[in-house]
Order: sequence, then C-alpha cells, then structure tokens
Amino acid sequence: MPRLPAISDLDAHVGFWLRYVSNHVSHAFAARVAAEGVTVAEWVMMRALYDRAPTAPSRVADDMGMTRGAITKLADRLIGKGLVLRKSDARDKRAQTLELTAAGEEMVPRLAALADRNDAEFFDHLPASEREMLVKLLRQTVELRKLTAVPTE
Amino acid sequence: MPRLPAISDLDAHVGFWLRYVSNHVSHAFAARVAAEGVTVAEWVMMRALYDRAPTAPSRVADDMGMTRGAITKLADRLIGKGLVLRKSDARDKRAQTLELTAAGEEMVPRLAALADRNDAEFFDHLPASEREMLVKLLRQTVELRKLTAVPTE
DNA sequence: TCCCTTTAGTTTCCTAGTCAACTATCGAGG
DNA sequence: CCTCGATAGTTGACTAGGAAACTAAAGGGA
Repeated sequence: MPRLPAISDLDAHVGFWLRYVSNHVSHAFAARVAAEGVTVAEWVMMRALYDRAPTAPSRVADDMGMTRGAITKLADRLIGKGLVLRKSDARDKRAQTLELTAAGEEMVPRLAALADRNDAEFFDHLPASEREMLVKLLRQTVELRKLTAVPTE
Repeated sequence: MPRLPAISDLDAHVGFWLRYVSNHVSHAFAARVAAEGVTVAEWVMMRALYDRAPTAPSRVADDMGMTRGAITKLADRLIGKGLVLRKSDARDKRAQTLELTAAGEEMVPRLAALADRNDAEFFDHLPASEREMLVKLLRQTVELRKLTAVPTE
C-alpha cells in the first residue's frame, strides 16, 4: 500500500508534449539566428515590421504579446544594432513609429530562410497530411479557446 | 511589383503554433498554481521529487533540463517555503540530496489536480482520438529527432 | 602518499522579461 | 480656455534563468 496518493504522470498531459517539443524547436532556432547576431525576440519584431508601414510600438507590443516596456527595450537593442529606426510622430508628440532600416530589411529574408529550415528540420519527417493535421488541431484549439495575444515568453 | 522579397508567414510554421498554444497553456497553468503560492518551475521540481527517494540536485537538473546553478536557486526558494529539504551525504561530502517535506508531499496532489484540470480545459474539446493523434505526432517527433533534456524555459 | 583530474554544488555576472510608477501629451466637457 | 481623465511610451525595481568561474571533496595513478 503506497505511502503517498498516486498522481498522474507529467507526460499524460498534452501540454507537456507541446512545451517539450516547442522548447526544442525554439532553442534550435535561437542557435541558428544567433549566428546572424540576433535573438528570437529580435527576429519576431523584425518580422513584424517587415513589409509594413512604420508601426506604433504599442501595436508591435500587441502583435508580439509583450508589454510595452519590453518593446521599448527590445527596440532599443535593435536600434543599437542599426536594424530598426524610431521616429516620433509630428502630429501627436506622444506617439512614435518603428520601422526597419535598409540593413534590417536586407536581413529579414535571410532570417526567414533560417526559420523555414528550422521548421523543416523538425517536422519534415511527418507526411504532409500529418503535419497539416497537427496544425489543424492546434488552430482549432486556438479558435475554440479564444487564445489571443500570447506572450512570446 | 513589391519593393521587398516575399517571405513566408510566421504562421506557416508548425513551430509557431506549438509555441503559441504551449505558451497559453503554460501561462494559464502558472496562474492556477500561483494561487497555491508556487511557480511552474517549483511545481515541476516538486513533482520530480514526489514519490522518489531523496534525489541528487544534479539528477533533478537533468530531469528538468535546467542547469545546476538554476537548481541550486530553485531549491533555495522551495526550502525557504518549507516544501523541500536539502541534506548532505555523510559518505561523500560533496554530494547532497533533495526531498519533499511533509508539507511539500501534501501539496503535490493538489497541484497535480490543477495540472489535470488545466490540460482538460484546453484540450477537452478534442475527441479522444484526436487528442491521442496530437500526442502521437509529438512523441514521434521527439523520438525521431532525438529530443532529450530540454530546458523548461 | 601526494598530486591531478574529475565531480558536486555554489556563486557571480549577465540577459530579458514583467509590473507598476512615472512623464508627457492629447482631447473632451464645463 | 482650462482642467482632468485617458493614452503613449519610458523607467526602475525585481525575477528567473544561463554561462562560466569558483570551492571543496573524491579517487586514481606514479
């Protein structure tokens, strides 16, 4: 007779496996983009600014699911690297916009290729139908559970 | 004719959806366990110590995919809360063990119930067959890609 | 027996977030 | 107009983790 109540195993949870795989994928991707001198969060911000008109930091914060404070600092880092430009709005002196510099624009496609390659490395082994099933189930969950504006974390 | 090269959308990647859902699940779970006064990492360590003989910190580090430095600090916090006990080995004076206190043991089943409920909240909507498919595909990826010892992150 | 390497854990420094307080500006109502 | 609440962004205090230097102890040769 066991001394302690039996409880469910960690790996009985769907969430466990999601986090497990997700962490590996993110970690591997972080290593790839590090070779280009940027972090994952920096990539996500650059991706959010690519091919868009100059965008308010608050908008970027919502898109990325991060606080405005974090966006301030993240933008500071990218500005320091010469990849992003911060302009203040002439009309509304509180407001600003962020946009990619030429160097930033030039880097994004390279990073996007790394993202493609990283995803392929992990999920190429699945036949397209299963890969689509996986994404379908996750999308379904997002819609049903009304998941929005997640922190990148 | 577009000024910039077209690149793939973020949400074209399986990894994007994994991270997206995983972050939501973890975040919701963090809120639940916070009500019991612990963090997710603290829960994972307590779970790792539950129903086990006193365990070396280095072993816990491997199990949790965290560095030993992080385990030292995490254990310090749990010891501070009276949930974990650190003992030093009499034979090998370098070595130590961690184990749950009675209070810690008593808390784990409550936290496990929260974990069960959290997972159910997110994935109950899927019929069992689809939930199993999801986990099967993730397990497959773990095995094929030899994913081990991930950081909790 | 006395190194010398290996192992266990700790500590320090650094990074990247959150949260909440703060500053500056806007704009609507009286 | 003028004030006062709302909004935009910044800042500072704090947290949790990683990396690498560090301390102490173990244990295997020569």
